[in-house]
Amino acid sequence: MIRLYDSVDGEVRDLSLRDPGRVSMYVCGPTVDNLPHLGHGRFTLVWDIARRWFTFRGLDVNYVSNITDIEDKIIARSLEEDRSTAEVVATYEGLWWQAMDALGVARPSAAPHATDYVPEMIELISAFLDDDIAYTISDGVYLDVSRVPDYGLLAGQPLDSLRVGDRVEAVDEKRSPLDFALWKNAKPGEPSWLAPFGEGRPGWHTECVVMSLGLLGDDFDLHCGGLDLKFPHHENERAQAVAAGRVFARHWSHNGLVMVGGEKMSKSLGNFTSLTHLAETSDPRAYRLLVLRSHYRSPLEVTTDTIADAERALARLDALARRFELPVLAGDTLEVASNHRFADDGAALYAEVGAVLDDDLKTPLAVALLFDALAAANSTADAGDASRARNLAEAINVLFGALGLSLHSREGDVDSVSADLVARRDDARGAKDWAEADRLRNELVTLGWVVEDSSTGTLIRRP
RNA sequence: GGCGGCGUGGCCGAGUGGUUAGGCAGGGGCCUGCAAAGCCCCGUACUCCGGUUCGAAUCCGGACGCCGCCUCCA
Repeated sequence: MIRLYDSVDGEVRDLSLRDPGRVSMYVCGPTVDNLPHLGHGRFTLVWDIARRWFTFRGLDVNYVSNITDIEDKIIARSLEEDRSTAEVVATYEGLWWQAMDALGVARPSAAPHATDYVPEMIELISAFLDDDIAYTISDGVYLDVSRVPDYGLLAGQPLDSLRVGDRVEAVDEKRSPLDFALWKNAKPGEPSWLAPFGEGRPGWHTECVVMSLGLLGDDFDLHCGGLDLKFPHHENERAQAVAAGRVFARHWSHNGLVMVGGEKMSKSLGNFTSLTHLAETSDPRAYRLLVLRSHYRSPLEVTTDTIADAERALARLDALARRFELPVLAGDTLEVASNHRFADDGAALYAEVGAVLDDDLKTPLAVALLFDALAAANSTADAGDASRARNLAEAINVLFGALGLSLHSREGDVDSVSADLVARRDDARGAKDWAEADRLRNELVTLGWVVEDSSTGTLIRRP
């Protein structure tokens, strides 16, 4: 049984599934108006890891994550770049998927675009207007929050205690400052759709509720996103579902934010590092390892130092993969436990790691166990028990693979010149001609190889 | 102001009322012709002040500092 923290209850509880054996999860995706940053990287990694783990455990996961392709910021961007919103979306969505691929984040089962669901949104808003749950004012249609039972469930505090009124514009016309836009009337030149209640575009909260219910159906299992979406975004999604008489998510789960110098990384603060930059300057697996080493609900500092730290840790994992010539797992495919076998120490490791991951995805504990196992696998091999060592090493590889972290055993293609130098060095070493052996090693290093001796002779690999 | 959370060794970052988190960096050793890789050992931390307890970094109270949400945000 998988247990997960629920943001509404404020405690870890069993993940109760609508359909036994199947997980339906919705993860709020990005608005594609800019380069994806480390914050986006964290939520995609966290929920990718969750999805992969559920899958590994034998659950059939339907993972839906949207692309918001119509929003104020996209319009602002198109004006700034003097091109259409469609072009802006095409550019930044392309960069989004490129970044996801680099991070090894598996593609969602479905990645709906908001603009493909506008008719359904119009239908929903019309129904709200018919029932007087929504009302029209000069700049659009708003939901009357007072008509929603339990509004404030995710805010976690009495509604009258929420500080409101910081924003002056349009507030006067709203029945309550908490009421939110379902539909925004078009301004000249903006992309718009024709609706019975006016020409305009949907509000962000309406996009997500329509897509999640549309693709996953009522009473779906798990709704996820960054902690900063809890209120008001998720509250407002839920409000619409409830107001429409639908049953919304059974569980809510939120990941902690990426911090930079003690502050949240965000577009509005402008303190972000793009994933594109990260992929160019580091091994993207390092970020996944960093995410795995902290709990998904904790804030996480990501700096060049912590990334470099993780890269060095990764080198030890890769060394294990080389030593045991382990196959490269994960990547595009989601590993499933039943496709792998776990023997002796490996079976014990799987049991331990499985227990901590099933309990609210305690990945830091899992990683600690895996690093302990790594030392044990090497020691066991040093002691000459090759088969036990191999069973353990394979389990480590499979479990990291289950979490989407591929260990790389590839040495790189060895050209004939380098191969010749290797052969000559082994000859020199055989003849105990250390000067020549060292000279040849230096030549290999100059050619960019890392040179290591092993029981079978000189091994070279790319750093 | 309301609600929520945090303050851990050089750095990152877990965790539990008493027993080693883990990683990185650093020191020592083994192995190696040397180096690399690998293995072993070592730093003995928990913001401060009270309290509960045989025993608290872990529970309670208070102080200080910090962060998130309440406004677009993953």
